[in-house]
Amino acid sequence: MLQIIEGALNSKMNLKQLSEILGLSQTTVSRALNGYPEVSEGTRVRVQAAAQKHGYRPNSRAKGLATGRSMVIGHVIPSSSQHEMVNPIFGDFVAGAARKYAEYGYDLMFTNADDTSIEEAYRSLFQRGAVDGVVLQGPKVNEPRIAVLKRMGVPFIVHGRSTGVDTPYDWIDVNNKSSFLRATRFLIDLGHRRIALINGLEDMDFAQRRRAGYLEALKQAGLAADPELMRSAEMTEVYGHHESRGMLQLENPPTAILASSMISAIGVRRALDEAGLKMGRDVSVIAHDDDLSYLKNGQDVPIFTATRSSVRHAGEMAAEMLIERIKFPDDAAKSKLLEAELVVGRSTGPVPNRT
Amino acid sequence: MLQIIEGALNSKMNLKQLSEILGLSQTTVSRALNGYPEVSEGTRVRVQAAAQKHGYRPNSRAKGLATGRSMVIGHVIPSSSQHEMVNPIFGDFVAGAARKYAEYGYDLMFTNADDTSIEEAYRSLFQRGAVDGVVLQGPKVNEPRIAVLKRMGVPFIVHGRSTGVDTPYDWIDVNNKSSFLRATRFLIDLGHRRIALINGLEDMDFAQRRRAGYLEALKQAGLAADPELMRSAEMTEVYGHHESRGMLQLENPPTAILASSMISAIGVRRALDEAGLKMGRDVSVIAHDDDLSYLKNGQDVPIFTATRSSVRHAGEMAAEMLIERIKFPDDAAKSKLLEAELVVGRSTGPVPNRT
DNA sequence: CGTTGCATCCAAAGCGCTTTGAAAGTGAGT
DNA sequence: ACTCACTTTCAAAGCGCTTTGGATGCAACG
Repeated sequence: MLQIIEGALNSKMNLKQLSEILGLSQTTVSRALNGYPEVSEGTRVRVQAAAQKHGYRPNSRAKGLATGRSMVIGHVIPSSSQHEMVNPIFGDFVAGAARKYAEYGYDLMFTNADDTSIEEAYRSLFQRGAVDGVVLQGPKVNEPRIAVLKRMGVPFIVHGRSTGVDTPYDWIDVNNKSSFLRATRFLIDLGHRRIALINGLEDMDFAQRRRAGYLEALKQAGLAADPELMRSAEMTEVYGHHESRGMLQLENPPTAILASSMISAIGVRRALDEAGLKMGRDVSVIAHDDDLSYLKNGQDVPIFTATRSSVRHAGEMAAEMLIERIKFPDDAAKSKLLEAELVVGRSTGPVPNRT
Repeated sequence: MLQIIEGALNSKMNLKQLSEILGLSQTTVSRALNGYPEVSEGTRVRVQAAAQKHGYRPNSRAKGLATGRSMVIGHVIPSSSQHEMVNPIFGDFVAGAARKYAEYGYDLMFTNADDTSIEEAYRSLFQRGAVDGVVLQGPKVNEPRIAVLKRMGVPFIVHGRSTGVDTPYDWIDVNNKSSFLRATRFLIDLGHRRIALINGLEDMDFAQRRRAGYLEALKQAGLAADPELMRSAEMTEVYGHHESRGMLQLENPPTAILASSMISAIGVRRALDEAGLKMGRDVSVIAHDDDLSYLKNGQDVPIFTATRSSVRHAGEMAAEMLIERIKFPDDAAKSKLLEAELVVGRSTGPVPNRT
């Protein structure tokens, strides 16, 4: 008996077979399962029980063909051909989004595309009817993909924003400018005057905004920005280490460092250790913390003073906004600006007295 | 003119429309595009040009329905409901796999499932016809999902292996046992006798194998294993820190630590720093390095002595093996065992003289 | 000139579902 | 008894593709 049920659960059964077993038409069975009102409660129960028993699952391709919707959302991972870098926030963002997708009955489809073929990847995904909407990640300044997606007419949401693009579009972003403004001001208030910025790649929109916040805070405090103290590259540990190390050897080294990610902050920390400096006492460090699941910023007391904003949460919200957009394609563009939280940890302290 | 072409590129055109434009039947157009021989070279060229010009892309759902294949491969991310942890290797593994999928014309579909519904997730993915094959990640000892997938008849490959499962199945794995055996022996050769193991979760198959390698090396050297020095949990930075810290406070603390991931090794390093110990001099550390793109183990000289094996490469190979399996469902089970490379960095050194 | 064989092309069926338009059944109202 | 208004069910069309089983035309052959 168990055998039979298990066998049934493993077999692929289709509507036709199921309706024959039930002695009903495909129409009725379909309606019963999809909750249409034109079917009596009795038969509905009977149909659902049979579907359950035989492990019937509507073929999603057929369903998609018939309904014109694929119930799939596309993500494109731009795997930079040069550095082969996968953004570490990727996993958590996707996990958040996927959770919401599942909730609303959507699947998530990925495509890997190198820098040169990203547009093509989106186009293919949508025009083949493979997805109902897409997520655009890691927008640059003047991001050209936004216009492309607009023209294609595919519902989409941007994780981040793009300075210079003035057509309206949906986005969700952290307030990078205010985060870094606050972080910088916090350091200034602690007496720091030589504050370094170890930022992400310059053409990334978030990096621009963070720098803007940083510069604004300096300006408000009447401090001049020193180009020597502003670095930018892909946010790896090695890079954080390398730049810090370089700056610590300057004639007039920084007493505080702002890092655009926890990963590069770990590199900063390593450079400090190597230089025999104690983080929080000799040099203060503030990191931006995406609250990644495998890289929590300490347990009770945070390791790093940080501007924190959960990227997983952003993924969830992005998913919801996109699904809303798919449902109402003609609504006005929506956006959501998340404020990062400034958590104070052990990595910051008053500026040391120069001997 | 450009306008027209762009418009065409953005519109969704179907086979029927295209064949009408060409004055050919759908059959011929379809055959021309799919490389069948029953079509003259002249018309083939004409058809391809028209398809190109009008931006025709066959609807993948319709195609799937007709062919019975979806050209999609499924991954399930088990988002542990308790700790909400996303495996950091996830991104790189997927990037590797997705690249190969694209090469062979496959798409990649994700599903998020919590611990309790993973089986259901796989079942749904396959029986709905949404995927042609699936990848099983993070197998535990006696992994029950393997039998489930076998019974369902879905082509699959396991990233890792599962001790205790004796039915044959496809897998690709790093030789965890030999890696950790060599790493441990390396430490023993340096004179270390108190060697700690900071491992992954105990029920994970890879963790068992690593421990086996570690124990074997100790045994070969005639050393007794101390349960106090063997820890296991989810491989976060915080965990690496916490366990190291605990062990360093033991009466007879370890002089060397093996860490199951770079992330936890970073936590180990932090604990050493806090304790005022210098890594490589006071305490040696060896980490397992998945060669993640954002967490390279130094540039020229590795930071950590490590057992290295690229998880991105594993993703690529897994993809190829799975595609092969889909093509030949009845071939005998295949497997691939990758040997990790032992790279010597700055984190190891001879055992210090106890004072 | 009638066949044969081959190269091209096509009409139509079918993949598994949803949905339209209609038919059959049921009970109330006159 | 007969109509009316539902309720419940169904047959068939259609989604966009592939593929089967011809049809057509043409050159070559006897």
